[in-house]
Amino acid sequence: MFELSQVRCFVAVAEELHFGRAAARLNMTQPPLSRQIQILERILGVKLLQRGNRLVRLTPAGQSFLTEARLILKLTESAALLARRVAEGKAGSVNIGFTAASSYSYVPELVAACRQQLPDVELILKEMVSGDQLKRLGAGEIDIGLLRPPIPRTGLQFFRVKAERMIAAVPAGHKLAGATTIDLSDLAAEPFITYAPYEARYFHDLLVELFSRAALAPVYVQHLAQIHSILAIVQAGVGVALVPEAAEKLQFRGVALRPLADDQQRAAELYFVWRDDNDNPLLPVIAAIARDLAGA
Amino acid sequence: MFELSQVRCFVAVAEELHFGRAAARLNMTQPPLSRQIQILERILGVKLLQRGNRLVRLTPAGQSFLTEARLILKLTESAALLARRVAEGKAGSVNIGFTAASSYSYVPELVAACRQQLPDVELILKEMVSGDQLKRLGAGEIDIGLLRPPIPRTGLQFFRVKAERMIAAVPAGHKLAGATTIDLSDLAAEPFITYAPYEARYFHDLLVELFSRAALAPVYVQHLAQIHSILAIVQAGVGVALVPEAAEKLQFRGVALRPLADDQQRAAELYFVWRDDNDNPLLPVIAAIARDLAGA
DNA sequence: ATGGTCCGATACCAATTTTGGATCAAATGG
DNA sequence: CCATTTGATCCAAAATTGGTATCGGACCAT
Repeated sequence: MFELSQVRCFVAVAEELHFGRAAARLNMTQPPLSRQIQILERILGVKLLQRGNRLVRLTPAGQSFLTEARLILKLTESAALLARRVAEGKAGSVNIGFTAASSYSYVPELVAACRQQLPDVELILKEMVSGDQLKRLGAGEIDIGLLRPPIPRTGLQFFRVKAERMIAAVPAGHKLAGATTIDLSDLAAEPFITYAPYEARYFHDLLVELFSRAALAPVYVQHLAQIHSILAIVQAGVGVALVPEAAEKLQFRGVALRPLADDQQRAAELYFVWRDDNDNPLLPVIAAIARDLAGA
Repeated sequence: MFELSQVRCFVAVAEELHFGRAAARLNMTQPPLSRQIQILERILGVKLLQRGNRLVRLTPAGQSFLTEARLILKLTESAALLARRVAEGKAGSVNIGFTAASSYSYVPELVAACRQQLPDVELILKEMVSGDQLKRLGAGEIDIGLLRPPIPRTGLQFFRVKAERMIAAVPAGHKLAGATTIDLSDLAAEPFITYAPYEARYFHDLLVELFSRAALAPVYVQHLAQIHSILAIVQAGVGVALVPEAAEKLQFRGVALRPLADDQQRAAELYFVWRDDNDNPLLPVIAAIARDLAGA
């Protein structure tokens, strides 16, 4: 097969229509240029140039090949450029896992910031629960996880990007909706909707801890995994619930969200996690963006 | 800049993820392969492969470059293939000039035959009068002319593809429309529509010769260049005319076309013309098709 | 632990290819 | 008809490429 140097030679000759000038442009002398063209023609099995004694013309095959040759050269350059940009972390793609809850409050800001600062970067977002994210991180199927504790120490790096309180969600017409804050004990007296112990283990455990510390034992009427499902059930008047602050972003009609009165609770945390041996050059760049966002 | 051989090396290694196997696939040994990859990486200024001691992985830049590399290789192959096809006269493009009249009868068949036998060939058709075609042939702006005599001998090759009689065109209701054939003298007695002496010089001269040989002198009521204009005027009842047989293809309503009774006329000829130094490989191929068509 | 094995990198050598100066051959133009 | 232009050819020198032998690190089985 032919080589790119031969393609460059051919393009130069085809553009100059003169071996001498083309050779000068290529910083070489005329004889090797002639030979390279001959070799190219032999490889292709096609005459590309019609050498008249006073003029060089392109044959139709040469004309056709010239078009393709220019394309090939352009493509090689852009391939090299792209590879460099990817290596610098200015282009490429990252797979990001995120929990459903983070899609309300943190993910949109992160995506917006990346879009702005890294316009050529493709973010591939995959919603999944924290446990799956850890598994996929280990398998290298996602580069970044946005997930809830606990995080095993095995080869993972992470930092916290969000810590939010849980706030009470009660039906709009409910008697507790009148106050600006709600006592945890009042809430625990109502029929309580909470998180599924497996799919939403983190929130489930968080609430269990919260109530047991306050020596309360609410009546659980429903287990659900998704915040919007919980809010929908609250809206329907089935009971009350505790949801992360991020739920305010949802603007759920018919549901009043009120902070808790005596707020000693441990915050619900969201972490930015990656494998420390992940060599995606975008990782440090996006981590920096994520950190900035978390600090603000 | 890098070379295609290096790209091929890289693709092989990226696909095998193993230098030894890749080298075998490339019919070479492992050390030079390693070196080529290193050179490629140095040229790009980017690490493409992560060499672990037991496994080779692609870096993100390598992943990106692999995609582009495959594209480049595919493009080079198709470029070579296309050049060969063009040289063989199986692909490419030809500029063809044709007269308005030939577009009724000969051009459609020629185009259809080319489409069928040379599906990848682009025919660029340009309607122009014979004189312009000769000029453009000289300038190399068209490869083929389909035109009327006279043809100068200067560096042109040609053969006849069509010789058609002139037939009478009379309004459908006209008294002459009743007969199956029409005498030239009867026609000459009617108001006569004929060809513009410049734009349609060939037909003009042909008719002048025809009438003068028959010692007739019709009354010309209108000069027109285009056959369909002439037929429209005939249809409107302005007069009668003589048009080439090809006019039958037009299926002009309200116009009766009748052959002449004593048909000693010189036929209207159409020629396939090209510059003998035109090196478009499609030329002999299309000329052969055109000749076949003319013979049939 | 430890020797064996796998795998890519390195060193060095031989063969091929490429390069560029000199020269040639053909054709144009004064 | 000769000077000039232009691509092709020849040849010696230089560079590149590919191969063999070997190294060094990591994993594995014993």
